[in-house]
Amino acid sequence: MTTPRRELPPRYDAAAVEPAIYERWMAADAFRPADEAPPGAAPFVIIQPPPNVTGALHLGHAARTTVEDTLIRYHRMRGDDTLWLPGVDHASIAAQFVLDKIIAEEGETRASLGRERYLERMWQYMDATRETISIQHRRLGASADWSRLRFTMDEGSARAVRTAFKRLWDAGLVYRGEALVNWCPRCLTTISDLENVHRDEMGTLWTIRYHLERADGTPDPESWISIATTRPETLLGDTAVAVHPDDERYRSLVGRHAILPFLGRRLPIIADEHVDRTFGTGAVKITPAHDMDDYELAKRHGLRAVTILDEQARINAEGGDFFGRDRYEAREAILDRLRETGDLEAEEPHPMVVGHCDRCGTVVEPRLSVQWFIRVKPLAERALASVREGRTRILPPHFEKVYAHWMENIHDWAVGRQLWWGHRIPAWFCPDGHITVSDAAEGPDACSECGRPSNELRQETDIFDTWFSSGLWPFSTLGWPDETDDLARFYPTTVMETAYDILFFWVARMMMLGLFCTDVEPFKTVYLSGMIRDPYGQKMSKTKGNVVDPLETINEIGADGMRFALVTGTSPGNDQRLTKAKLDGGRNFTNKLWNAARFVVGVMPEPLAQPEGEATLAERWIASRLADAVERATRQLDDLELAAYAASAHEFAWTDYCDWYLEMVKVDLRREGASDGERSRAWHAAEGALATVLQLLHPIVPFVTEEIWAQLASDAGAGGRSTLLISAPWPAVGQRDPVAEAEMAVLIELIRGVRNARMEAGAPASARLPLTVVPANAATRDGIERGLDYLAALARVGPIDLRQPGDDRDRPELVSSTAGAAAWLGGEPSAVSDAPSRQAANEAHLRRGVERLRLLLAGDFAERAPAAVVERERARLADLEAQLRLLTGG
RNA sequence: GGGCGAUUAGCUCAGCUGGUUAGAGUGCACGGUUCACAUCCGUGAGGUCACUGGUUCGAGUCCAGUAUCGCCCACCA
Repeated sequence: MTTPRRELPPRYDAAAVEPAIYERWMAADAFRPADEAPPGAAPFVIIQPPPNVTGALHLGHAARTTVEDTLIRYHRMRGDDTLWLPGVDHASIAAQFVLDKIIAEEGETRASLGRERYLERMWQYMDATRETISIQHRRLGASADWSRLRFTMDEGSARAVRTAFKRLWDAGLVYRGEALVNWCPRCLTTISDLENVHRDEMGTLWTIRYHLERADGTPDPESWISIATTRPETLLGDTAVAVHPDDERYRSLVGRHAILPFLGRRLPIIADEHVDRTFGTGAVKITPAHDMDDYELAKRHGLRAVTILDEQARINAEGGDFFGRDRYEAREAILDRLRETGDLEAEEPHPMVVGHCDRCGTVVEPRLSVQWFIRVKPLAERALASVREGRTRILPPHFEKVYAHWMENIHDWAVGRQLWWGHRIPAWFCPDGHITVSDAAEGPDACSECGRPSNELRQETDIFDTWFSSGLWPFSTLGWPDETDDLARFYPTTVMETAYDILFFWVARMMMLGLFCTDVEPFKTVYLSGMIRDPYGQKMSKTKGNVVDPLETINEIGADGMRFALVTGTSPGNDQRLTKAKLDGGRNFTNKLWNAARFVVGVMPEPLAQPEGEATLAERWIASRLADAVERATRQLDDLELAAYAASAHEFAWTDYCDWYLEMVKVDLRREGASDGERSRAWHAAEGALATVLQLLHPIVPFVTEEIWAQLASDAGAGGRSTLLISAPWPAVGQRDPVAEAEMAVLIELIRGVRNARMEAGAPASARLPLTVVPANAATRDGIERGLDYLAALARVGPIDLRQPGDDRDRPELVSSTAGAAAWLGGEPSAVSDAPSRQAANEAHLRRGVERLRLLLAGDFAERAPAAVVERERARLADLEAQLRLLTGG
């Protein structure tokens, strides 16, 4: 039987090949779990953190997808019952922000369209972006089960949202009440504390005189109390002035009244411990409706709250002359007027912290309104206990402390949003003010308290914070609240991989809601990825123009190369700087694999015969190294040490397999007088080892390994491996061969030593130099003898005079010494100069080592350290001593 | 004002429960047209593991403190 010699294309064109491979996987339905769980298989489930529908794929998604895909591919190969469920988040506030901008270009606004048409427009937009996001993930190689693609606005999610909210309501964990909440005057909605991001800014502290009230109720031009404020425009809403009760300066004023400028409102001067005497003038204006502190204080003192800003932060009708002005215009106008009246006493720069809307950057305005809240304390306690007691662990572990701190100091969650795009809160008001919460899709039949029919009820117009539906994600995607087969089979999930910046937003909410709804932790491990930064450590952002587009990168270097770059050199919870050099490194690796395969396929012997003969040293060695590599990779992937896995698998493939083994295979394949059977055996070994390397690397570089696998499978040599690599089993850990490894270690050291010596001597690279080798002992000699051809080829030496141990007569000049053997390199005097210094340097180095170890072993170390450690040092000493004897002929 | 993290080769980063001579990639220097790969091969130089103390036979690793950078949380106008 003859097999025609085959050849792989000289260049691997990732951009062209990868999509075709993905099609192959899709066609084979390779991403879907089996219809039923294989008996005895452990579930391994990742519910994908849903990217926002608004965003194109960025490097953060790419990095996370790579981690998830690597894990899922590994577990799929392991034969686990794997499910990777992908999804998309509707991101209500972010989506509206984006859509508002789009319709603005069309000359429309939210108001001009109206709720219904606006939402229609949103769905159109969503349908397009959802598709884009899926396509982009596929280009990355994401082996998610696309047949289960979910969306947080689909009916499954909607039902979960209604059910969860109803249960929270029934459990008394929901309330509706007036509160001062964060309001974005641009997005026109409440936002949560988390979405209110604080930034340090330089503001101004103004000192303003409030004149005291005279007996006749008019302001006294001669007496006043000076207050300090950073927000003079809010004085229109002042209802008091507060001082510290122990402040001597103001004691006599407490109980009197000041008159508010412009509006003439009477402001009681009150005492409260909360006032900081050392700040400003020690007297503070109280604006309950526009300041969180003042609101609390006002509640204690029963003060009135006057709202003076409308929803767009313009002065409302309460503001007298300033009506209709923007808050900052009003500020200037008020300051001007105070200057005119001489009541602006001072102004000085003042560093302060200002809250901004996470989405649009607008300065957030505290706003008094009626809101829905979830009482999260009881939920947080359970979520905290789960992590404390180890039922869910967070990687890296120090984030458990961050998580705990947040859970311990959690505030009630203002869960309503005055937006349109999202799940409407399933609460209905009746004319008598009763509230009915219903989990039915069509709403309640009647008021739950007075029985008024549904046509008299009015549904709440607020929608839920996006994160409420996201918080139900791990189980709403599996059919909850129904007790579906999927839920039983795949819940709780295994790994929740996401970026640390949404630990509170999302992970915390999933923990709380998951425990509340399902009584079990929604995942076993939280794997927190870091952020991708530019080469200078800056966050990537469109405005900075330093964004690397993953799709462009994929088109340039292939998804595999990018995946590899995104995983190596990272650790959970730590940001990484991504450089061109790193991406190129990933690309080079796929190139290396391709070329190794090209070589293996290209050197298939003709004819390919029945293998015969004993395994060579190289074959035994690579089998043993492979066993080690598989064992390591398995452990690292089990431990979620992805970077370590990628690095060690890379090193094995490049160094052990390509640099050493393939070079030796060349010797075996081209050995004079070898039979067809022997050559075929050597080739099968190389091809088989390559196949294992592909299995080992498939999780991280799936495309190139799949493509090579296909090429191998179409060879006669690879019978029985015709299935797709994605569905192939994870390699079993093979047998180690300590003898082969030891012998090869000596040989490798010898080859390195000789190469080094040649370089130092300046011998021409092409020159074949005679070599004299004196092994340390008979066993070592056997090993070297077995590898004599490798030594000759890889060190470019010959003839080789392999002597008996101890025989160092008439040796040449240039020396290399290793643990197993000393070698003397001969040749033309011009080719090998500088020999004596090399001999001396080697000797000196060995003597230093011997001395150091003798000293160590003479001290306390020998008595106090564990026996195994001491033994290891003793062995090292013996080794060095033997080398020294070998070198000096002593 | 609290809390967390980082500080290891020129650069980007690994280094698990303390145990050989601290590693990788990249960059650098030198040498390579040997039939897989120059996106490559070979050889080499480069580190007081931020600093100061402590625990230990032994510390990059554990403890305390200091410095610099970064992040998170926080209702001082």
